[in-house]
Amino acid sequence: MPELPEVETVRRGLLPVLAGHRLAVVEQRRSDLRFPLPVDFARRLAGRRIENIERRGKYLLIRLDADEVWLAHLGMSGRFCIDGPDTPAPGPHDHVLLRTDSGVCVRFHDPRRFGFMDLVPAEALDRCPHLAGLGPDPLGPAFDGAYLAGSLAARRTPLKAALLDQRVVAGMGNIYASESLFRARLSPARMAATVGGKRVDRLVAAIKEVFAEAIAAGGSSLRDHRQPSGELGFFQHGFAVYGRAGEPCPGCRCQPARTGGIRRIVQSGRSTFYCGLRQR
DNA sequence: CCTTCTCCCTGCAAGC
DNA sequence: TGCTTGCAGGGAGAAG
Repeated sequence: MPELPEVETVRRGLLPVLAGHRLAVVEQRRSDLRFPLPVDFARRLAGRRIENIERRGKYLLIRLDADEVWLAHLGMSGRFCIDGPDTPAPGPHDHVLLRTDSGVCVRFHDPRRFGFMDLVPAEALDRCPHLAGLGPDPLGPAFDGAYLAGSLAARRTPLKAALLDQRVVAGMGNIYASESLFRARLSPARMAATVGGKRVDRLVAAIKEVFAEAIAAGGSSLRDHRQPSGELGFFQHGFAVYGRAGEPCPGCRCQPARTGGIRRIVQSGRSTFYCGLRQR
């Protein structure tokens, strides 16, 4: 399930095979993913040169010649696969097939089709609906304690729900929200507006650390995520709390027999994992 | 405006 | 074995 670290891993994997190359062949195998693809999508991509690939939050920004941007969101099960010179016969979930001018085949595969793509003029990027409301990238300098405290101050929601709002932190998702809150020793149920001062500084540091470590590990491969090369990410082995309900907390000596260990609760319809002793 | 809920889609795993 | 059920999750839009 692609959150920021998984999307960044995909970006880094695609960059060497796509940047600087032209798309010699583009095949679009259905007219819609989550939303309809742009009219003439494959035809508009064919022959184009890819200048660079950037990321904003969970969005890939594939910069094309003629100042146009191919926007791609992986949804929950979207995957770009680098197949090399020979692509296997496309399966039912292979929706977009590419071949570059150097003969490398790349496939967009998305069983659940929650992913989507768009083509946007570069000058319109900042006001396009997908990106316009996004908050700062958590790894950048604009994401600091003062910003986050201000962003949380007016929110009357549990802290974890606020973190999942892409206007607050672009790229946060369900797994890394639990992991970041554990590292910051903050309860996911605490009201967002009560997080300031040292608490918010701990949270900013925790988010930056967790994301940096997850990117270094190639993301987390639970079900869907793979690096474009096909390699697995391995940050899932570093989860402190996610998916570990009932296990002892790795940060304190609490005994699961007495405390229940790591708890799973549901907030806004999503699972949250935390230690009720360590996180306040 | 703000927050919460529901739905989209499929594969997988657990339970009967 | 085979069926049903529930869960996973990002984001849009509806509902409150």
